[in-house]
Amino acid sequence: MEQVATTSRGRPREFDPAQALAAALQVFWRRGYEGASISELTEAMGITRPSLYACFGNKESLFRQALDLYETEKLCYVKTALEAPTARGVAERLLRGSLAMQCSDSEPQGCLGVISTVAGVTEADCIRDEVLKRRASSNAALLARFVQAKEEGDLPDGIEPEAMSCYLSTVMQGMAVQASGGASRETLERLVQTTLAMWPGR
Amino acid sequence: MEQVATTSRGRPREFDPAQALAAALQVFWRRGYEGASISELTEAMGITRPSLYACFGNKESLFRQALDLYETEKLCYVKTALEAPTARGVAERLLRGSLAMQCSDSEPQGCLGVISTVAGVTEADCIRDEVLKRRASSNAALLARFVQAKEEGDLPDGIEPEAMSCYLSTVMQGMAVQASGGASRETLERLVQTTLAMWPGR
DNA sequence: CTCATTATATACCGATAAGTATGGAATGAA
DNA sequence: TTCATTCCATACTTATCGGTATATAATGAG
Repeated sequence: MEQVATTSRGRPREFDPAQALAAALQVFWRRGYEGASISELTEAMGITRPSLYACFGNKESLFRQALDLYETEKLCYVKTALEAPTARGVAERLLRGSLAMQCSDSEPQGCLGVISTVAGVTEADCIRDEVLKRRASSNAALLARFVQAKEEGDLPDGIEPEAMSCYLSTVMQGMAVQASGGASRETLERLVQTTLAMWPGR
Repeated sequence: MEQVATTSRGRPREFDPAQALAAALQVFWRRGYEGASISELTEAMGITRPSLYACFGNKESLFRQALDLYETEKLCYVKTALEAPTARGVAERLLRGSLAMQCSDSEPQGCLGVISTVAGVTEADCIRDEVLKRRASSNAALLARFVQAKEEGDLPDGIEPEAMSCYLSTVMQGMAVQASGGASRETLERLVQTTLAMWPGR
């Protein structure tokens, strides 16, 4: 059993799933989960409706796969940011990373995660929960890094790692709101500078 | 001409428009503009569909009226915040005001404005533009206040009023994202404290 | 009373949503 | 070649969307 797709029988598919998924991500990124209709998705992906369902399951499954792609391709800067030598360095890399991503000319503005959790929740509670779960895991990683930073003396007395990780997440989420509202790159760059100028410790 | 509703002819309406509008606001606040369906609105408002259209025009017009109510009832703390004697005082009142509003047990979490602009934009571009316009006007007022604060020496050298007003708006929008994601009151209170602890100048 | 006026109640409209049934086309296996 | 298998194309389903037509009920004016 469990033939691992070594040989492909039957008619071969005429599109590249990875490419189609990338196109779907763009649509979800611009419209959010509920705002993206199957028709808009299939058009952007260049495939027909039954092909989408055959290859990706359903809309929710497609969204989760797009979310995976988003994390691995667009949020990869988070991982390297956590490797910075100091808390300030982590903050700087995170802020500049999200700035670069959200201001790309070739891609939608704003953050897919923010869009997906803030937007109206009708039948898509599970989508929201999924995104919140991933966000929590990311926050946990940031917190762990700041706990270490505290031990290493990066954060001054009276400044707790929990507070700083939550604060930094909040600023980045606010940046995403600004970006999806059409804020210019210059505005967001100044915002990053302002945040870093007030950052306590090293 | 222009009979100012002194005498009401015809069958009197059986509901209170102000009360119905307040109920509609709650729905928009929870669901966003597109997420709120007419059926959900009418049910919450306790009126029928034709009554809604007769009294409030259409969905978009109803939303604008809900937005007016939101600004006058829920965002009134902004006006008094700008009257604080120092820039720090303004920031503190704004942060504590939005904290109080977004953590009310009896009302939805998050900010209606943030929800309405971030959420997927399909046919509702004009709604988004409307909210962005109001936000811009609010930002302009905050900027003007910080320009004055700069002249009065509240902001240290190298810290510009444009940067601080944009920064503060961003933190508050991030707070709204946190709140709509289910952050606890304690979390947001700590966030306010952290922000104020790092605030430059007086 | 009669009648114009305004509100409510029910049922409906066309459009669009997500998802699927069905038939034909293209492949590998036999 | 024959056939099971897989994919694509068209058309369809049911449900819901925002908005409305129509009939009836309740008021003030005369």
